[in-house]
Amino acid sequence: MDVRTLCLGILALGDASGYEIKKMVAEGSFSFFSEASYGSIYPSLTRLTEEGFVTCEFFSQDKRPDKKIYSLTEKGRLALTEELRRDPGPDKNRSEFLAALLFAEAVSPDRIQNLVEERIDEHRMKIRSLQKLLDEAMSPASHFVINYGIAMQKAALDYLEHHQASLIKKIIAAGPTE
Amino acid sequence: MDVRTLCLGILALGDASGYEIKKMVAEGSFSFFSEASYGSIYPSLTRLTEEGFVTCEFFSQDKRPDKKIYSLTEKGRLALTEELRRDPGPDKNRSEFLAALLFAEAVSPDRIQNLVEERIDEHRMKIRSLQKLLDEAMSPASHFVINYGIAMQKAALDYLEHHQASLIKKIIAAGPTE
DNA sequence: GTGTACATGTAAAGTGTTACATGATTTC
DNA sequence: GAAATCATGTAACACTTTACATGTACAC
Repeated sequence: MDVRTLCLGILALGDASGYEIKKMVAEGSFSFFSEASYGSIYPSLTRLTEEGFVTCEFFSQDKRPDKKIYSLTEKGRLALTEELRRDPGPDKNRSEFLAALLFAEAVSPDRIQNLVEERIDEHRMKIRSLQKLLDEAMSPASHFVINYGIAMQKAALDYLEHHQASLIKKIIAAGPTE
Repeated sequence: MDVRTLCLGILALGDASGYEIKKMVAEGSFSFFSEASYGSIYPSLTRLTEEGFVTCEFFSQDKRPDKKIYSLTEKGRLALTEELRRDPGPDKNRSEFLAALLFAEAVSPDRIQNLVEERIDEHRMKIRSLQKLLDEAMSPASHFVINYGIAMQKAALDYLEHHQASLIKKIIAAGPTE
């Protein structure tokens, strides 16, 4: 899903500024299955405005930088519906962690153990932050999606905790790293 | 992880042609956490050869197109080790499916139900194909990684199966799509 | 005969990230 | 006084996909 459609979808849930969209993607309900940087969000919003999919209202704020709040137009809503009518593509998961494990022959067992333990901590933190998000989530869909994220994080955590020891043992048994 | 490093890592597991690398990424043990197209693999291999990280041997085959088999050099192995010494970045998961669910307000309950059911089938297929891969996997690391993939697929499948009904119910209860 | 697998490669186009630029206010 | 939060935006660069180009062999 490109940033353009992502913006359209987020604006379908409520008006927002570019800054707020970035926050939702980086820390909100979207954080575990999408990504976008300012460098792609701001140009997208400009283009969406030019094309009439969103409108933009300017707000001067006291003690804060000015703000531009974007709203979805009827045309924008239609475009989104049209986009969502098509089958979603398959999930794309990229993991440098798993790649590093697979290339383990070039890595020492100590290093592997370390990587796995760090990863376990990260999963624990991620679970806590998702559980916090759950309290703020309002729609049934966002509950469902956040709980999905928690379930996945727990599954990864569980797998690592239960198989880490045997992995290290086997790597050592497979012989000293050439 | 860029395609360059991915090629380096795959070649660390054994010599291969560009075509074979593509297959490993598209269907092999790498399939659920990385991606690369011919358009990025071939240029990467050319550059890696120019820079001395890999060497290339040409094979004429009977009844088959010619083949170029690449091998990692000592310099390449060092570069890979160096790369793997650095902390792996966080996983990146992108899911059009979850995005579609979150934008559910713009989608009918029937459509959602359909999407979830299709997704359940896909998970089942993916699990089967990963289990097949398991039979061919040799190193302890690849076993570990493939089993990790299976565990994640099962967790997603399980979550969808157990929460699908309540999601649909709640969406309907939340009122007809505006 | 039609499609898939084998096999390599290029060029254009698209998409995205990173780093930069700017600047007030609040929190530690 | 340093760092984070709020807030928008551009430009250079990196990376990737898509579409094209080419051709044999085998299975159905």
